[in-house]
This record gives sequence, C-alpha cells and structure tokens, in this order.
Amino acid sequence: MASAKKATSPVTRGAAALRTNDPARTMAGILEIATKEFAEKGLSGARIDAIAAATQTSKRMIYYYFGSKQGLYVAVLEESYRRMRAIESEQHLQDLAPEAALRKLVEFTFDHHQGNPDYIRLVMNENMERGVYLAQSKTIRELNVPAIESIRNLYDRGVAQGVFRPGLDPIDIHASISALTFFNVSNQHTFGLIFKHDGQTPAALAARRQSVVELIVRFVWC
Amino acid sequence: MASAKKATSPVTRGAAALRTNDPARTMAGILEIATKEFAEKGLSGARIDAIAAATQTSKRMIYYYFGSKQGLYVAVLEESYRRMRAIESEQHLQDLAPEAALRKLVEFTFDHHQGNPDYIRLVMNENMERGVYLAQSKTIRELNVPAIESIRNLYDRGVAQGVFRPGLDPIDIHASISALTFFNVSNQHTFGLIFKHDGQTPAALAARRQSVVELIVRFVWC
DNA sequence: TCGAAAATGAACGAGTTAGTACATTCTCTT
DNA sequence: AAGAGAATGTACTAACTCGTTCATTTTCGA
Repeated sequence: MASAKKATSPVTRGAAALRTNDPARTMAGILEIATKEFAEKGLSGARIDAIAAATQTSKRMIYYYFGSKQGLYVAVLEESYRRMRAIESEQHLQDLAPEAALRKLVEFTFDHHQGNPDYIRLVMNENMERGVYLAQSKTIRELNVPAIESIRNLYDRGVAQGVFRPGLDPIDIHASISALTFFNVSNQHTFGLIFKHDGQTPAALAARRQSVVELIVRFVWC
Repeated sequence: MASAKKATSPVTRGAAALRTNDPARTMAGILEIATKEFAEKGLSGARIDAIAAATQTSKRMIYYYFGSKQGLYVAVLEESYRRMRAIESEQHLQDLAPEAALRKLVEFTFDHHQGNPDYIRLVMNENMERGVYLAQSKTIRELNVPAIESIRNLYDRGVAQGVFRPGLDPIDIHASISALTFFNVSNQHTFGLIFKHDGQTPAALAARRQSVVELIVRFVWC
C-alpha cells in the first residue's frame, strides 16, 4: 500500500518548520491542552479523548510520551510548578526596605494567583488527591520555593532594623500570604454565592488586596 | 411466585423499629455514605455503584429518592451546609468583650474546619465545579451565614469601645478568617510536601492557630 | 379488609473511557 | 543508500458507569 511517498524538504535543525515528526512540539502541544483540561475538570473529570481531540496529534501520542493518564497529569503538575517557581524568583526585593519589600511580595503573590486560575485549580485538585501525584514527582524535591528565602531575608532585615517583631517563622508568614491570596481565587464561587457578593469586580479586588497586605504587615509590625 | 408472605408486626409511628420500609432511614443512610464518597472523590470521581454497595439499600433507591447523581450531590451539599450553619449559631459571643469574642470566634472556626475535613473537601470540590450546584440549591438562599452577624456585632462593639479601628467590612474580616482556617486544611498536602513540613502535628497546629488569631486581632486593632 | 400508592429488589443496557495491537512513515547515522 | 529505531496513524476492546425497566412487596387510609 506504500505507493505515494511525500518527499518533505529537509530543513535546518534550529528553526523546526516543515517536518512532520517533531517530538518536542508534539509534547508541548499535548501539555498545553492537558493543562487546560486537568485545570478545568480535575484528574477524574478530565478525558484523554477530549485532550486528544483538542490537540493537533492523537491519543496514541499521549500514551507514547506520557504512558498513562496519571503520567500526563504528573507532567502537567510539574510543568505548572516549574513555571511558577521561575516567575517567583524574578523579583528584586532585596533592594527595598523591609516593609516595602513585604508589601510588594504580598501584592505580587495576590496578583499572580489572581492571574493564574488554572494553576490554582490544579493545586486545588491535587489537594483533593491528597498530594499523592505531587509526591510522585522527582523534580518536586528540588523545588523548595524561593519565596521562603525572600521572606526570611526581608524579615531578618526588618527585625534587625527594629521595625518587625522577632520570633516569627518565615514559613508561617508564607502560609498566611498563600492562604489569603489563594482562597480569594479558589473559593470565589461558594463565597460569592453565600454572601451575595461578587468579589471579582475590580473595586472589590482592589479592596481585598489592600486588606490582605494590611493583614500581613500588621502581623509582623512591632 | 408470591407464596411466603412475611407478616411484620405493626409498630407505632414515633419510634420506627422493625418495619422494612423506612424512607427516612433509607434516605439518611444514603446521604451519610454519599457524603463520604463525594468528599473523598469529588463529584466526577464518586461512583454511584460504590455508594450503593456501601449502603444498606440499593442503587435503585438512590435514584428513587434523589433522581440523579447530581441530585444526590446537591442534597449532600445542602445537608453539609445546613449542619454547619446549625453549629455556627450555637456560640454566645455577645457575652464577651469584643477582642475576647473575636479570638473565640477565630479559634472556633479554626477548630471547626480542622475537625471537619469532609466539609472542607466538599466545598473545595464545589469550587472546582464553579459553584453551579450550590447555586441550584433552593435552601441555600436562606443561608446568609450567621457568622457575619456575629462579626458585625462584636466589631461594632469594639469600635464603640475604641479598641477596634473603624471603617472595616465584616464580610472582609470573615473572608480573612475563612481563608486562613480553610487553607490550613484544604492545602495541607501540597503545602506540607513543598516545605517538607508537617503542619498537622499537634504542636504545629497549635502554633498555626495562635498565628491566625494574632493575624486577625492585629488587623482590627487601633 | 382491600386496594391504591409508596417503597423496594434484581438484572440489564447503552454509551463512555482508558489503554492497546498492528501497521506505517519518518529521521538520522554510517 | 540503507537500515535501525523513533515517531505516528487507525481501529479496536474490555471494563466500567449512569440510569432504567419490569416486577414485587409494604403501608395505610377508607
């Protein structure tokens, strides 16, 4: 049956263009679509067939590269965390005074969570799964989030300068920042419904952001 | 085939005992098992067959009383929220000084969330579903959580006494309390994994609880 | 007591879903 | 240019899962 053979013009390696076989591109495409699907429906709600249909490639390729639904899910998780870590470390808080640095960190975290609902939903889902898939990831151990070091640095400076009270734990502070910023995205639906209050309007968001910053700053003040 | 007819001794209505047909008991049993299943697996992960198997009754009854998987899920949600509301309103904060009342409210919320992971997981899942099922519930509109009124009451008293700063929004304060106490349960797995820090030990919980109370109290202080 | 309506039991079916078997094409090294 | 291995396409299946159909039993008012 192999009669008509298409002769694809060979191109240079760097800028992949017309080749049919392009593993990197195929994998990246799958991951992008899969991220959306898993963020939208969760692990059990997501459908491999739906992902395959939305991709330029086929279901066969998903299993070829990722082995199983869970394997794909873990890859999506890893990629999401990796991306977040990359962005987190791009801040320059050491140039600011302690309180200004803390405010900037909280505002950044608030805005970042607000702007990445897919990431939030993946984390929500992974907590529904009790973290067993995140635990499976090898690359997750290297990922001892740099945010903690940022906090430790600015907090220690604040204590040294006498503007922050001593004895606090950077991880505890980070937990508070995460909780306040995460919840605002993760629980927006039930919260808004019960209190008949749309917290996602620009005005409401600005007010909430202000409150969260105040919460944290007042907590560390002397 | 109707040959052997069992004659069940008729009993009084009040204390249902030996009757085979017992709708209330059947429904309650289904709801109890379903709550566990939905909290454990979420809406899409839950299996009607699994619920039926764990119940004393059959799948047929689930559809007889609740119509569909979604119908059962909504009933579970409603029952969970109802129970929570009932417990919430059992506090007596008006007898305490404003700050003491606020501390007690936060501690109570922290402990309550900590002690009811199933409720937390149901809410997490419902947020993954973007709140569409909670919105379907008729009884949910009556449920404008009493916690808000408690906060408004103690906050107004605090402002009047000059110990709390004015201009704050009770719903905003409630959001902060919820965020801090909810997150500690909902995100315990991913958080613990990334920071290699088991936040669920008694010591860690006590410290975290203390921090959350301080966060809120310092926020409202003058 | 008797009949209608409520409650329950057993088995099944249609559609879905993760994963695979088999065959083919492409790429790159030598 | 030629072969080996990587990459891809097609079609299929076994198991699962929600929901239903049909038949039976129980309850309770008249």
